[in-house]
Amino acid sequence: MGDNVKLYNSLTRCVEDFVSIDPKIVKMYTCGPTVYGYAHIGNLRTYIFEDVLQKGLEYLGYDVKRCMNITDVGHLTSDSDTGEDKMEKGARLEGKTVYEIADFYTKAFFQDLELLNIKKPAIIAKASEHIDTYIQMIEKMIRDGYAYFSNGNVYFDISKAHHYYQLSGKNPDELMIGARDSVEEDQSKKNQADFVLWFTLSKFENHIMKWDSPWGVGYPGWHIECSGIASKYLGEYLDIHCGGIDNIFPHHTNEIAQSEAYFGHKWCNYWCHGAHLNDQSGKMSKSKGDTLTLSKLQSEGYSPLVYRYFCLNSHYRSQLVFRKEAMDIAAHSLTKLRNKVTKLDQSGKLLDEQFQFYVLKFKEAFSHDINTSQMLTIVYDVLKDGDLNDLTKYQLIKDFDRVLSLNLTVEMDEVINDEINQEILEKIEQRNQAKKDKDFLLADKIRDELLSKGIQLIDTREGTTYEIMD
RNA sequence: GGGUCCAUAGCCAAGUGGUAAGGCGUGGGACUGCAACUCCCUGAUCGUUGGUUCAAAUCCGACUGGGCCCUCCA
Repeated sequence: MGDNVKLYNSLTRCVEDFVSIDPKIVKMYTCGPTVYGYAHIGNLRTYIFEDVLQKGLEYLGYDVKRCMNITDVGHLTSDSDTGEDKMEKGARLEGKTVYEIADFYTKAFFQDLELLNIKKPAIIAKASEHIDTYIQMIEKMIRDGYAYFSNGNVYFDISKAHHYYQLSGKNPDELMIGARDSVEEDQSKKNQADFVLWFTLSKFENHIMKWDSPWGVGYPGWHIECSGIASKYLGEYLDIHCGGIDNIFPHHTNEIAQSEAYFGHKWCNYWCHGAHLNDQSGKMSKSKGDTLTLSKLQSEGYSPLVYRYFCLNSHYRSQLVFRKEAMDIAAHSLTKLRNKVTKLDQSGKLLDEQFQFYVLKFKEAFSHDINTSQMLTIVYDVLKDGDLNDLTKYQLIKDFDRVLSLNLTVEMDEVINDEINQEILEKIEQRNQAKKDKDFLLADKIRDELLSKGIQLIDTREGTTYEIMD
């Protein structure tokens, strides 16, 4: 590829040169949502980061094969087989079946992705549709001595995994068992940190999602689905595995243990984790309940792409605090940026040399561990460069927007139909007449009226135009 | 208790040892019927404190203040 992409690898805790197994192809697995409720904007921050990673790699010329799971098999509300299943709790609260719930929130999730200009991964797989794969993997792990059956459940024996604590960097002797009050010790385990691969003992009643297995009717453990789906669609080796930072332990730690036990060799080379979005009191979390969703954000007047801009302005490995003030800044900045791009006059010839110069700078910013804020800075640099003509600027920004996906060059007439356009032009004409008549009260009334509909008039020497605001 | 990450102007934020990118805001000016938009000008020695170095925001130590993880979590 020539371009040296540097990525922070959670496995080694270092920024490393990225080298894919196949020089042209990147196999990328990203943990998807558990669909028992709406994604909150913290969840979505991670998907934005993954989207930029995928698109940036594609911008550099890689063919990215990306896979994502949809967790529609419930996880428990608490550990150790107790508590209520999340999916079923959702279903009970809303008076629907678990499948209806899963379906509803999966669609809602896709809707969010679309609004945020996040490209849907080519492969999306539902956890509930790959039970056979998990069973087959678990059988092999039992056969090979990595897993055991005890008291109705199949457990993974972590003493057999050589580098079990590498990713999390934890010291096994100092893990606090039951750091959370709700965690109870499970006496069926050989090692306290062993985790369940297959449950047959459900301690809550009427568990609906169950499947037959060699160990009895039950359901898969919480980590096997990602290993199963990844191996089914991407094969024995992965280049990149992404997710939120909270997944490092135990989810990704356990995925590594299972997958490497199953395959008998190293599984994934690069682990990339997005830091959390916090609110002013700390972490946003689904289980806290006070979740801020994208649609709630929209109802408060912020467009999804403003949120995307807000995220891109900071680094994916830095915690970001969500504040209205910061969102207002993002909204204003994005509007101003689009205004500048819209004003570019597209005549002239493309300056090839300068074009390539900035493309290179943009690639470098991405390659430096996905420095999105630097990538945005380059957009501003392009706009300010007096040696570039407008066409070159426009083409560069359009090119960058393949990665940034902020609709920086979406033309007005692409988003508005002729009829509305005609209506606005008439209003502008009325206002011009009023201005001529020195009837400024009427002129301002027309201007305010349009503004309340999100239409911003722009007076220039050449006449009045307008813009649609977010 | 153990682990880990962070601390840069009013706000967001980059920074890969050599004397602080960018954005927003503020203030001043141009433009305007007044505004908005646009354009020009305008700001910080990098939490505190030791040390390494010719040279540190960048490396090391201590301190202070935060966040997150330690089997629900993106």
